Amino acid sequence: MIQIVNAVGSGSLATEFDLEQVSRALGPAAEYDPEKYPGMYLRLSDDEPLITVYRTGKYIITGAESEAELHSVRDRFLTLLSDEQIPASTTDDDFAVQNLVCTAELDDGQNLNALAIGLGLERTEYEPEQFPGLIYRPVDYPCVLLIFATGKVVITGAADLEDATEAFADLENRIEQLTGET
DNA sequence: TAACTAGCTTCTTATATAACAATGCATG
DNA sequence: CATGCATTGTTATATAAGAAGCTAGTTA
Repeated sequence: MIQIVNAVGSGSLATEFDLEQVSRALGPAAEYDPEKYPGMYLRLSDDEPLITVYRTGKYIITGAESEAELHSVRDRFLTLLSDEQIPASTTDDDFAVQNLVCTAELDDGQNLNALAIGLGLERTEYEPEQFPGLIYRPVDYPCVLLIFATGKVVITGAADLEDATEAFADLENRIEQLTGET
C-alpha cells in the first residue's frame, strides 16, 4: 500500500503582494526575511504544511499528507487573506498538485546490486558509498523510485497518486518476474 | 557589453548509510 | 578524577516539485 508523506502544490493569485506589509498583518505566523530568501513563509498553525508566498502572488504549499489537506490549507489560506483584508483576486486562483512523495514497502528485502541489473543499468543508479538507496527512473511513469535494501521504497515526482501507485505496482511485477527467472 | 541561460539558494518528506560531535556510564 | 568505550544525536549524502532572485558563464 502506498502512503503519501508529502504533497506539494502551487497556485497563483494574479495579484502582487507587498510582503513586508502582508507579513506584518499576519503576525508571528508569517516569517519574511528577503535577505535570506525572496519568499514569505506562513504556517497556519504548528505541525501544519508550510505556505511560501511570493511578491508576484504565486505561492506553494509543502508538507501536506494528502491532496485533500493541500486543498484544505489552500482554502484556509485564501480565507485568511480575505479576513485580513489583504487584496488578492482569489477567484481566479489556479491551484495544482505538483509533487507527491510516497512510501511503500516490498514484501522482501532486496539485493540492490542484482536489482540494478534486473531493472536495467540505464534506468538505475546505485552507488552505496554515495547514497544507500537505488535510484530507479521507470520509462513508463513520470516519477522516480528510491529502493532500499530493507524493501522500503520512496516514490517521488508524481503529480497524481495513480501514477505513483501504478509505478510501484509495476516495480513489484518486475521484481516478481526477476525472482521467478533466477 | 548586453542579453540570455543555467544553476544554485529556501522548504517539505520519506528512505538509509557514514562520519562526526557530544554526552553517559563504568572502570582503573 | 580521568580516561575509554558506548550510545545518542546531528549532519551529510540523493530524489522530486514549485517559487524569486542572485551569480556565473556563454553567446551574439
